[in-house]
Amino acid sequence: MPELPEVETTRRGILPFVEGFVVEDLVVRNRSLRLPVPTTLKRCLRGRQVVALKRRAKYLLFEFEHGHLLVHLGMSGSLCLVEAKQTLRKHDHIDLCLSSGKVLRYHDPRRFGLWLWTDQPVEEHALLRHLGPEPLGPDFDGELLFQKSRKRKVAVKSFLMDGKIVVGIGNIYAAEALFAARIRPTRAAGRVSRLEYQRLAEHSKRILAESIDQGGTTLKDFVGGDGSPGYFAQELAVYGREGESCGVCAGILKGKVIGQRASCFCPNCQK
DNA sequence: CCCGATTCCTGTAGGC
DNA sequence: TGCCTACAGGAATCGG
Repeated sequence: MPELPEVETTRRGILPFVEGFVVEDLVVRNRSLRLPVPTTLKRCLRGRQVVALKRRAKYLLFEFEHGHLLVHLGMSGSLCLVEAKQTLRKHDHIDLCLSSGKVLRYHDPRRFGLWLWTDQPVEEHALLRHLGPEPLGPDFDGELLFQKSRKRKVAVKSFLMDGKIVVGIGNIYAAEALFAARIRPTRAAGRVSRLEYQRLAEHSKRILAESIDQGGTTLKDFVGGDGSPGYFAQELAVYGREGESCGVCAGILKGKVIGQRASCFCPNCQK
């Protein structure tokens, strides 16, 4: 389940074989992603140089002279650099063939991902324009969370996962950040104090940065650009640990559905 | 505007 | 062994 650290891990992994190289071909075996892969995409990309590979939220942005390729991994997508002769697996939907000699292969069993082209300035694209700040950037802090949350009744966990507030924090990292900040995820966002939001923002930044250092979280099948898994899963304190004992107080971690998402917290440590 | 529910999809796990 | 069901989740969309 790629959240920000997994997308950033992917970006860093594939960067050396993507940036500065020319797209020699695009092979789409299955256009049926969350939105259809445009039939015009090959024409947009072939013969063009990837000027830069950036990230915004959970989107990978392949920058070209006259537009951008937007790639979103959805919840089961991954990108891997492979040799051209590498045999295809089930759900290998797209190949981006590059002048580096490598093929960037897109694998996505659940097909919630996106591959789209835009000629607009990329920040103005409909999918990006209403997004909140990057959690690792200077615009994200406790004061922003505090100000945006006043009078809001939604659970603080759902609030933290809302891309209009701050991007890149999904179910795993929201659970972890709330545990580290000792805030119960069920509380109304508008009733969390300024001080608590300062803790939440700081721990969010720390946890995301540490996960990137570890190559992201591999729960089942996430792999970085070189095909290797991430090692942050062993650092997870609460995610997926319902019924186990808390590493801080040894109490039993409680599971609860919040905003249609499985959640887990420590009733003793998180107030 | 705010919020909860629904939707897309497939692999996996658990019950029987 | 196999069939069936529930569940996992990012984010857009819809209805109240």
